[in-house]
Amino acid sequence: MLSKKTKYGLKALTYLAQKEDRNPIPIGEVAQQNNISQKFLESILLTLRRTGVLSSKKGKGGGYYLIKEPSKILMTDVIRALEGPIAMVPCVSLNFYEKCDDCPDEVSCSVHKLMLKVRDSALEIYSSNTLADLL
Amino acid sequence: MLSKKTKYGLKALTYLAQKEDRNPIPIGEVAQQNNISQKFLESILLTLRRTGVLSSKKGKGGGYYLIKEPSKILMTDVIRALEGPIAMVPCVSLNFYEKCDDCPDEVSCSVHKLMLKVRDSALEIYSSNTLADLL
DNA sequence: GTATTACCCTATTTAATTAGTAGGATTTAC
DNA sequence: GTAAATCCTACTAATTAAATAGGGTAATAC
Repeated sequence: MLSKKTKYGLKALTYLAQKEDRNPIPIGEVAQQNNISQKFLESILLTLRRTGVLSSKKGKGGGYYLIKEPSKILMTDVIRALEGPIAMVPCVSLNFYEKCDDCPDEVSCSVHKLMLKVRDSALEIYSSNTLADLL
Repeated sequence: MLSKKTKYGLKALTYLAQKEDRNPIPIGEVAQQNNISQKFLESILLTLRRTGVLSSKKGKGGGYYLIKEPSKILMTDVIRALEGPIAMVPCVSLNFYEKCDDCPDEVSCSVHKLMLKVRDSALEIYSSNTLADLL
């Protein structure tokens, strides 16, 4: 299940991308227009800023704005930053790999085998879609 | 993230499928051989029985056994029974559809649009893989 | 320079879900 | 009858997600 964090993050990014200009948009506006708790959204946008997807301007007239073209913002990056691993089990994760403690042999593990295919298909979608594709 | 329930269920099914014959195998054996809590596995196998994937025999010499050829057991059915919806958001789920309460218009929703693609790719994998493919 | 705006950050609380446990009832083989 | 096994309900513990609280800090308009 997709977390609200990711869902809200995607909606916020979409909202910013839809604006013609790239002027800073205050969090409050984004939150209100998308039915998101403002405080919750704050932390989400902060994460996205650290990821390098958007930047912010403080003070009056400040807010958040994209620093890349929507067509350059890959879903892989957004999902990994907000949701975490794309893989459904750590033992098939590229960026968050971890060994299962209950599984003696990864190679012969049926779950591993299946989830590898699922990961690849998800990765195929996320890496071939950008923010521009969601508009 | 894949739940342990699903993970254990898949491992148990694999274990049963690997046996040459289709004699009942007691839960205890399946649990032990796969490092699964026996009590937890009980409820998982019960679910799979209700789904029609396997059957059980009570009493001494009893246990669980497959009632279909592994090549006839689709991953879509197993995943839906144990994990629930394949879709990552209810608004793109085929079998567990639900409207988002925060989203005014599904058609124009960017999250909806992306998750539709993700669902389709996952469905493609799950519906083209059977238990036999995991062995 | 000052007031205002809005980002920045940490900690806490609440709610929901998942994972696992407990205990007993029922069925069957021998 | 007894032992071995499934079946079933309810409860508890642990983890994670979601949201809230509250203040701190920086930048900007005027």
